[in-house]
Amino acid sequence: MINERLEAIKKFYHRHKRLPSYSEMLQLFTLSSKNAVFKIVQKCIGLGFIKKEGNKLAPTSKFFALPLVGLVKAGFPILAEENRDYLTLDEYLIEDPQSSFLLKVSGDSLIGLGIFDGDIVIIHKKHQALSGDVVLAQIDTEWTLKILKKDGVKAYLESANPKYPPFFPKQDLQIFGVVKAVVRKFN
Amino acid sequence: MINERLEAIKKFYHRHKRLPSYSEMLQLFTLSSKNAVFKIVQKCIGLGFIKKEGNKLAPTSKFFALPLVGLVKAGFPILAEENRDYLTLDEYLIEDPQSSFLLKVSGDSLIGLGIFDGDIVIIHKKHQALSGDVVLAQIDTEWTLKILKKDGVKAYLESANPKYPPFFPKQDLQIFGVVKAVVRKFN
DNA sequence: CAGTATAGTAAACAAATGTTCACTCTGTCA
DNA sequence: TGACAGAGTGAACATTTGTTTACTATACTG
Repeated sequence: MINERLEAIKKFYHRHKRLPSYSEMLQLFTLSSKNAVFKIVQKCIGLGFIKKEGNKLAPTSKFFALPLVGLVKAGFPILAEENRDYLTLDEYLIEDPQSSFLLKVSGDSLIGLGIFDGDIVIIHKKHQALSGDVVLAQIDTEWTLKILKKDGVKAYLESANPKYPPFFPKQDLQIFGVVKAVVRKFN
Repeated sequence: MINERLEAIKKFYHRHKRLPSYSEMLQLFTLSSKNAVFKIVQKCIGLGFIKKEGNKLAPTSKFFALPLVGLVKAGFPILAEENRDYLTLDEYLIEDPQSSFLLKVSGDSLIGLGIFDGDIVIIHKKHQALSGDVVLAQIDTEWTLKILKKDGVKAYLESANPKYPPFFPKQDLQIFGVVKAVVRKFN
């Protein structure tokens, strides 16, 4: 009962990007008393899907998040419902939304890292990086996505594909960002 | 000017999971007239970051989304600001949130597909799948994540790693979901 | 220099918000 | 049979919402 109501609220949220007001919930649930809605909301708060600041409603992260389960070791039983973790991909993958952007990968130079042609990588804008980081860089005016290597003072770029040799900058190697995550959709 | 205000609203949103009300924006911007806020909101609507239904505010997808850029072909110039696309990872990756969950991968049996140990896959709950789909299945009571193959009527599971042989079910092969996407965080 | 946007203040407004109280109608369980 | 909790109605409430109007100060522009 309460679950169907929650589903309805979630659907509303995904359509409107905001929680419904009490009077909108009246219609959602086809009820006719705001007090009924009030009690339902209290229940959702009790379940941890919604929170209240003053008297403004907001979803919690449990509200959007998907359950995260796991297979134990060699891989048999599924984790119990109890120890479930919840995860929002945006929050999980993008730590600093203000200075991040997405980049569609082309080419097979990073297949060794499991970054394929067509994948999307999340790039954090910054001009420094560590040896071993996957970076978006400009090497002698060419933009590329490669592994940064620092050999003492000299820095160069390496692929994760034996097909390609390392790239040593003739003049300039400028770093624009570091790859924080990859994402790939199937089909 | 307006951009700083937008950033402030975004920060508020990420903290509270909702847009601030006009009086909250008064404090956010340290203004003292609601009309000033009103005009700022109108501007944000004009820019396409916020929308209004009746007189309730809601963010648009442009509001959360990160810019998606791309490297052309062999990989030199970055796409111009103009033809920017915006993407929310949750929306992009999870088509049916109601019947999806996340699974943490263990093992190296799918490295050929770029799915590594520790990656997170998005699984869509369903009991049918096509040959070639990566599925979460129960084969003779063992849970596993493999590639489904259909050889005429017979179905079996295959790895994406030459180390492992195909698995033919002795009795039972039951499908619980299909992998729709993979996600990997670096570091 | 005059003219005109732009950014802000201040006050007043109807409409909508979430909350509360008292009450009814089930169905369940002892 | 009676008690009781759960789910809903209906009305009243103070607050807060977003909007509007009129007016001021600043800064840019031709």
